[in-house]
Amino acid sequence: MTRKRTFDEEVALEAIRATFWDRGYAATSLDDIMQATGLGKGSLYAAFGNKRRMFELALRRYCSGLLADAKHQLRGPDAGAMRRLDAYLRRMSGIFTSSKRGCLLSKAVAEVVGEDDKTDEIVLQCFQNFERVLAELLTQAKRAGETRPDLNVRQSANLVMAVIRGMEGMGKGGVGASTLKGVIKSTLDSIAA
Amino acid sequence: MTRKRTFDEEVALEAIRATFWDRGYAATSLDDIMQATGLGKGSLYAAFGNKRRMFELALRRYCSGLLADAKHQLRGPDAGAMRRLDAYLRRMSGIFTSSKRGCLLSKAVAEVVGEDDKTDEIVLQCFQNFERVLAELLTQAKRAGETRPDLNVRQSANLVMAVIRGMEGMGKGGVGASTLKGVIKSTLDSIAA
DNA sequence: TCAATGGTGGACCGATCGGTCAGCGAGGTT
DNA sequence: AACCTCGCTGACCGATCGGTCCACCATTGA
Repeated sequence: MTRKRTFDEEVALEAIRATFWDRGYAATSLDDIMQATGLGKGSLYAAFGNKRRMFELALRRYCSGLLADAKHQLRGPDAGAMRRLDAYLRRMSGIFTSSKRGCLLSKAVAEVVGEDDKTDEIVLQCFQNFERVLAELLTQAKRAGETRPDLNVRQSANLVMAVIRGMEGMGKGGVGASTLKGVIKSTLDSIAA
Repeated sequence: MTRKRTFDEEVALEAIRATFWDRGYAATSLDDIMQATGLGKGSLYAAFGNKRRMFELALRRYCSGLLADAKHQLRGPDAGAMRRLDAYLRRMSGIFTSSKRGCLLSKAVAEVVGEDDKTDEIVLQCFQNFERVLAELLTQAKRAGETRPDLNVRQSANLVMAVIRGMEGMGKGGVGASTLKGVIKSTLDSIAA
């Protein structure tokens, strides 16, 4: 009776995410998205609504990936929690200083937060979920005796989050990798035993 | 022989800065700037070139102001350096959580860095100058015995800078003022004696 | 095999973008 | 006072924007 969709929504959404990630919200045109997905406007609008909604879906997808990566790299036994955090921060620092695309979450904060309620909520939830993952990790580290015994876990989790976001901006702004290494060292020193 | 300019470039530039600060680069149209300055396009282009250059001038002005403010609030005698840093961070945190306009520097990093060499340079120099101011302050604090005696001044200065930038993103993203207070406390605790 | 259905691609739309330019008129020079 | 110079304004330009819509056709059930 009816023709089925001939493209994979997931694949298309992945391409949309990559495009917004490269250029940000305003600088991405629908023609860019058409080219990246290989779809016509009709298909895009039928599947995803409008540009705002495409960005919302792309951002949601990006945040999920960011969080999944963090969990994958940070989860493990209590012992070695600080080492995992160190490795994670170094990896993020490397991404921030080598790639020029920055972080889609940052672009969302800078460009569309305050303009769209849905986006605002995605961003806030991402921050909250990230804080939770970091707090879990620090709880493990504290339990393993790898941190100062009087560590305030939530406070430090938020410090780490601020440092990650700060490194992103500094890295994109041209600050070197060695400087960011110092930032990581300062941060970890303030947490470790 | 010739007609003189009837508007004050400084006043106009101030209005341009405020407009870009409110809406970012892409979302600011020349009509917005015309309305904010009360000038026609011809005057704007004769005085400031094109939109890119207007943004460049506005960003340069913004960074100068940011730095001047920091110097004004942070400079003083050795004793009390840590208290000045604390007050400064609290004030910034208050701005980040109460205002919705965020920071023009952040918007520049997110939107135009990597697209325009001039802007890239302004951003990087701003970071470097900021690091210098913070390093001077921490040197004072160390001399006054208000910090850990083994403090690595440059490393900590960069940590503070990362934290400031991180707080901006978190605040704009909806994270509350009390959370940022905790971030400040963690940061200062890692520096103080 | 053949309508009926609905996904698809892209022509098309009005709005708006950044940028140009010509005519006007204010003001300095002689 | 007459003239010349040049800053100012806003109409205008082509390009491009996000979004709509329709002709086309692959697919399906009968």
